[in-house]
Amino acid sequence: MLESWQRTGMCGAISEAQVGETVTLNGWVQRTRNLGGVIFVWLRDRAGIVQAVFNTETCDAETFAIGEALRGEYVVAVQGVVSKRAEKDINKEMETGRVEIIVKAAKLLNSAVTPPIYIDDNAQENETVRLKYRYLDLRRPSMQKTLRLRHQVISAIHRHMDDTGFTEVETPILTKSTPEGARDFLVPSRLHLGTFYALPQSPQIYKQLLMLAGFDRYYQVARCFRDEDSRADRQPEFTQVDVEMSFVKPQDVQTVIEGAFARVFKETKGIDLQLPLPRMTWRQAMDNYGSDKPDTRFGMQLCDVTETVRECGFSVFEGAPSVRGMNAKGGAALSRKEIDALGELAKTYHAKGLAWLTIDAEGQIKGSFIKFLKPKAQAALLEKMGAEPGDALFFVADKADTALTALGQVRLALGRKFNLMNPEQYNLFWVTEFPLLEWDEEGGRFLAMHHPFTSPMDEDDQYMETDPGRVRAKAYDLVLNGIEMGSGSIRIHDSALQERMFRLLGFTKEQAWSRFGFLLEAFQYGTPPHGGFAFGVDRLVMMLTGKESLRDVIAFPKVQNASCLMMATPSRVSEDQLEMLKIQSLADLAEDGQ
RNA sequence: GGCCCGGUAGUUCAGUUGGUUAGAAUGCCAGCCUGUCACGCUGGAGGUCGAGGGUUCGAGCCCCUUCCGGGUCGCCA
Repeated sequence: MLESWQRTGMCGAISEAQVGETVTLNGWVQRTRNLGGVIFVWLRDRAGIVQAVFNTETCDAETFAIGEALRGEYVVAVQGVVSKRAEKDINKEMETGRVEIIVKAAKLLNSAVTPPIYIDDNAQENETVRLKYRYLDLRRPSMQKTLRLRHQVISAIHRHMDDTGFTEVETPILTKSTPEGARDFLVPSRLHLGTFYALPQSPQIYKQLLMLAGFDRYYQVARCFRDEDSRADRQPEFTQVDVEMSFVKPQDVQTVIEGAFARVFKETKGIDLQLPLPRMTWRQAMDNYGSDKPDTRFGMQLCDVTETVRECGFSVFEGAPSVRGMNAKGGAALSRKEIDALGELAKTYHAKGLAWLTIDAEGQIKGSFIKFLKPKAQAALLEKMGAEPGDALFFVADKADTALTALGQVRLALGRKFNLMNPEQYNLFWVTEFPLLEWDEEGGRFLAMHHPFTSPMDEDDQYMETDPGRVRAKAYDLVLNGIEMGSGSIRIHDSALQERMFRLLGFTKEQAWSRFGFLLEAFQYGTPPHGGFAFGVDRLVMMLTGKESLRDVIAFPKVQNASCLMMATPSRVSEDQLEMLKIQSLADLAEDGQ
């Protein structure tokens, strides 16, 4: 069909150097301006936009008629001469604005119905409409650019892993349901009625088996699935770079991952990351920032004032297990309404309240609990927190973790309010020495913070039985500007240690074998010490492009309730399909009165 | 599952205390126009006010239910 209309170059790449050349271009009509005897047509392809001119004086009537009939998003081929625009006609906003194509001939390759959205980065369509017509939305230059960048990120990772001796191995999508963790997506088996495959939440088990199998250095750009509620930064299916290595300590894994990130940042942003990346222990992160994934682009660190307020006169503080404070520099400018809103925010993170003090420019102090506070305690508090006129001090009294988390969220809210996060700055660093276990109030037992195969730190082995909550793990997260990019750990390869771990988690040997038997059996056959890491590609691209939602960096994303607006998935299937799988249809269930 | 915000023309939105025929911009269609670049001018078409129920003489507006989209807590080893 194209024949002689095959393009000779890209619309967006036409340059002044080509003036005088005859070119053929293929593309979509971005916009037309018909002035009567002359028609300006913006022609768009993935490289950009160039102006084509249909003029009764420079083309025949038949060609001009084609120009007259063009509408938005029509697909067209034009043949013409690249021509320099007159000085007064130059469009400085346009990459190709110094030239235009004087059309000699044109061919309509396809027409289009009026699109529901205008293909332009400045268009402000509702995301629902954009997602329903995603194939049109993807024509927008910013989407093209984002998916191109995504490709470059993955390409850089592949090359880094290849250069450092890793082998990519594909693992099954149809796999086994895991007893712990997020909800699985299930796939019914036709050949084994009543049984189900599960889509992988991660290739965790497989990659450990690959270490057992002697691959030594494995990685995979793996699709993962979790049947949980979505968020701006959480999709039910996502892509992660999954890595596992044998005979390594945490630093060895971190070095490989850092190298991949450095390559990505260099190639996509021209940024040189300083390696090795900084490290911060989990305890430091929690105590100073109230988060295990702190945004360190601004200060306002938290401090422990539990002892300072021990006998301060304010009974809420005196009776609390822990009191944490934060000095919001310049926060005295906050209105009472804004302070109350911060209090509400703190409450959503289970703080009972947010106590505050402000010090105005004259040094006068106001606050929610000032009337209870003994003068001596007030002075001690101000000194401890380095308070100066113009500052606001915030406090949460509660269990340490609750107080820290709530205050950490208040810190982030203030950081946003005062524009303290520089979007051009990338603070990438490791958070290390995570606790091995976390106490589950509801279940009244310890749960593995990472997963049950995570190795404790050697120096904490002694507390495994006596003080399990104190045991730190060889687990590490990579954090970028307050977002968790990924996490990893050194795994347990010693069966005696693994049994102690299961005991801590409250599993009998029988329970452990019934849940993880497959892996435990395999581990008997000479398991090398091993560890690994996994990080989210979607989140990384989101950070690199400054987008606020994963939906903006995934070609065909799902919305909050895990449906796809474009394909209208999930969807009903035919009764025949259900019958084949012996799955009762909803209609049958209704008949049965359920 | 809880809480918060939203849903009016193809699109982005306005719509007063509940009051006659629901508006604007843009897009779309037609006509005019030879240097536009958000072209301009003239005219036109375009609405299940998300859906259902209720209150009322009267509902886009008030009440109830429900659906859809977003944010968030829970959840996400």
